[in-house]
Amino acid sequence: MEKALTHLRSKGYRITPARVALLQSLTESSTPHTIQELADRTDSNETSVYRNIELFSKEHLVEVINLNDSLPRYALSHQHHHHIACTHCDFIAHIPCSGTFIPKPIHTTFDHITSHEVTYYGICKNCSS
Amino acid sequence: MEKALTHLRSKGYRITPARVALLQSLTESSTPHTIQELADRTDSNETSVYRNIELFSKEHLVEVINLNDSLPRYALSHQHHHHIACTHCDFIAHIPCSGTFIPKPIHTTFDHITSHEVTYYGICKNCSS
DNA sequence: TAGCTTATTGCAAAGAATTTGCAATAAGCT
DNA sequence: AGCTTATTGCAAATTCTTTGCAATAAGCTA
Repeated sequence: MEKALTHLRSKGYRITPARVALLQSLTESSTPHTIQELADRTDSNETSVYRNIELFSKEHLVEVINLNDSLPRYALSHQHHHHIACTHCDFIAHIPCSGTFIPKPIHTTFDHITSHEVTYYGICKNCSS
Repeated sequence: MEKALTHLRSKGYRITPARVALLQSLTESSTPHTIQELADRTDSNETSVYRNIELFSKEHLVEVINLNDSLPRYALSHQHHHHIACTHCDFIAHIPCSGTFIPKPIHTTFDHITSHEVTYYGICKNCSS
């Protein structure tokens, strides 16, 4: 949080209540949220959330999570990881990336591979009980 | 293609020119397409494409490919596989899933894992030259 | 601290993608 | 050939996101 603010400041962006609230909300919640949810939680304008999330994203402060059949959700950027998402509720958990288990595929049509994403879908214990 | 038609017929869905054209278009193209592209290629109503893609998807005849910063794209369902997508152009290739390399993560909050997706991003040889 | 500059906000409106309603059409029966 | 009802095409509604612009306020400087 402080680190993020410092980063923003150092880049010349202003520290506004809306931005602080958004970072706070992202920090506090264990699950990624949609734009609407973030606007509700921070009690601020939806447009503003769009703009600040875009900024944070550009600055690599948040990651965008695009799952099937759902709006984009946003979470604070942490170290690279994968996701496991429940198909019954909104629960999304992080999974460490065991780099060695996922070989970079050698495909004749690609030179460089710059990133990868892995997502598992399943039923969380909460929903299956 | 014939198999898909038979499947649809067996489920009581009607075989219309729009559906045949859509399946044909999906069969012929090497790269997944957006709704708009499919509507153009099949010279049919966009709404109709939405509806038929939804149907095909429900019937597991097509897969939906959701990449970052792009509209959903659709392709015929094949055997389970992963994707590698070029971040400079629309090129998307298939990668076989080497099941053994991707261990089902044991996460305390999930009982069942029903599916997974892996996407690599990179620059295709075409774009890097 | 007061004043200045300019990034940021909030609102309204525009735009893009998708969904819905409904009358006209045409598949696939008999 | 005729009937039933799924499917189509069009227009309109909805949903999500972006843009324009005037009002506000963050962070300088004196």
